[in-house]
Amino acid sequence: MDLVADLGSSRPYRAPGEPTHHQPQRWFNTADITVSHQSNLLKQLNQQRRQELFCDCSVLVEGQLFRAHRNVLFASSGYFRMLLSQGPEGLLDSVNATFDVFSPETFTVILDFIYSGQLDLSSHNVIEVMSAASYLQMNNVINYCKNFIKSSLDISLKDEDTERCLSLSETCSFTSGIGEESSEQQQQGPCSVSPPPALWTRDHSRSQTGYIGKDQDTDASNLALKTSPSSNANELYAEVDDVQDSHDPPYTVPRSERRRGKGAPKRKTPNSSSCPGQQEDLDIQEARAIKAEKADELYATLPPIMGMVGHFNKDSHPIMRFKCPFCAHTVKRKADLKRHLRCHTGERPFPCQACNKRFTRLEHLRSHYETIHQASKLVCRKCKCQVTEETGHVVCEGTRRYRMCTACVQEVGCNNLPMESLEGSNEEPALLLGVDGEEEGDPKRGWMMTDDDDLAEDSGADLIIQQVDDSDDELQ
DNA sequence: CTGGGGAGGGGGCCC
DNA sequence: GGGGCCCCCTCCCCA
Repeated sequence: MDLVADLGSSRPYRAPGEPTHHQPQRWFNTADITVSHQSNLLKQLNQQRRQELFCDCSVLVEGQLFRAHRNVLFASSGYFRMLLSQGPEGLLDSVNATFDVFSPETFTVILDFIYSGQLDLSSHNVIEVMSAASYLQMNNVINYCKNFIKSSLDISLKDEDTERCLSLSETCSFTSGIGEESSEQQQQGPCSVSPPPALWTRDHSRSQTGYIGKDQDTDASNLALKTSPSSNANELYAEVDDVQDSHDPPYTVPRSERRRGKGAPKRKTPNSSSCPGQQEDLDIQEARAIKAEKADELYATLPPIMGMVGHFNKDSHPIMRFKCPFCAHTVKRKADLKRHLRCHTGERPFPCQACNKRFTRLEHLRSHYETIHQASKLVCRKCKCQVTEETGHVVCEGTRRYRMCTACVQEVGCNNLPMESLEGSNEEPALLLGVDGEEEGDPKRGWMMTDDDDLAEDSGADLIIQQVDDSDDELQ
């Protein structure tokens, strides 16, 4: 009997004793056998689970007990694989897992998927299912969820319709192909949703830790990861920015795409906008409000705890790490996860008051401001020599500022560099004052701007040399 | 074409 | 938990 050897082959299989000709209608395809067999096997296992036959594993989810088969869980979930293979010896005899990080309903969806290949996703449960799948390290489920979300958001049509509905679509069901369940390599799955043609999320490929793609993510997966639910907020940022002005590109596109090329047209500043009508301002504010709302909604839908047992310490106690629901990255601290999540959500809460550029972290904003707008480096821009606060003349180029030594200033020639009168030149109203001209209450935040601020982008305007008393410019 | 430097972004970890 | 520092990496510009 060479049935086994023939499995997987697409050519028709002829049973032993079968006439070799004249009865073609009795030939059948081994692929059909495989599918049928797997389907029956899965059905049998599912039946056994429902009847609690041969169940050797108990899973407690928020007090609700689920019975299942250890080998099935092992084959389906990286988490259970780790639990079964790395746990203390005693665990192997009687498996009991307890979860409080997702609901019984969510685990029901997961378990049903494991035993049936049917993933019952809806707009209400997709985030939690994805988070649970992430926790349980079920990459195929994660991918189905991502595809579900992507298809719901229709993000590939980013530029086509800014009025499109951002809400997730109605309930639908993703079906796993039989036999794909245990395949970690299964990234796209049988669902019909295809990834968008263009990526517009931030480039993670240069992440030094390489957390994406380490254990589970192929390139295709990376694409999906980057366009996971966070895309919602991400897109909102991009949308608003597109509306806002062309000079400030979406914060979520790869920098390679954002950077101005040599021959690229000069950016438009908000002030020089061709039609900065009042209605447009209102639209921008409205879009911002929607953006904030949607981002809040996104965060609100995230489960409160996204933890995972990374490994066991020498006392066989699990070490808790926080796992990003959107990628394979784990961190020790929840605060670090929160910070990390910004790279998925596109959230940039720290805008530069001087140039409107936004940053994910305060320290990046500070660094940017000090480098670009404050000329904090005591180095001559031209000859790279060290200068002091006395010898280093500050050159203003739009909102950019840098220092030049006396020699270089003379070499360039003051006539070529519009010079601001030293008297009263120390102040930098646009940078240190609020938009309404009032001084910021918190000098620490003096270089930050609110979302309502509408300051000119660095326009590369006239160069200005000024003697600056840095003590006045100190931010903190 | 290539290497250096600037700028930005992200992770780990300390306070 | 937030702020901040350090380090590293990547991208881009420019000589």
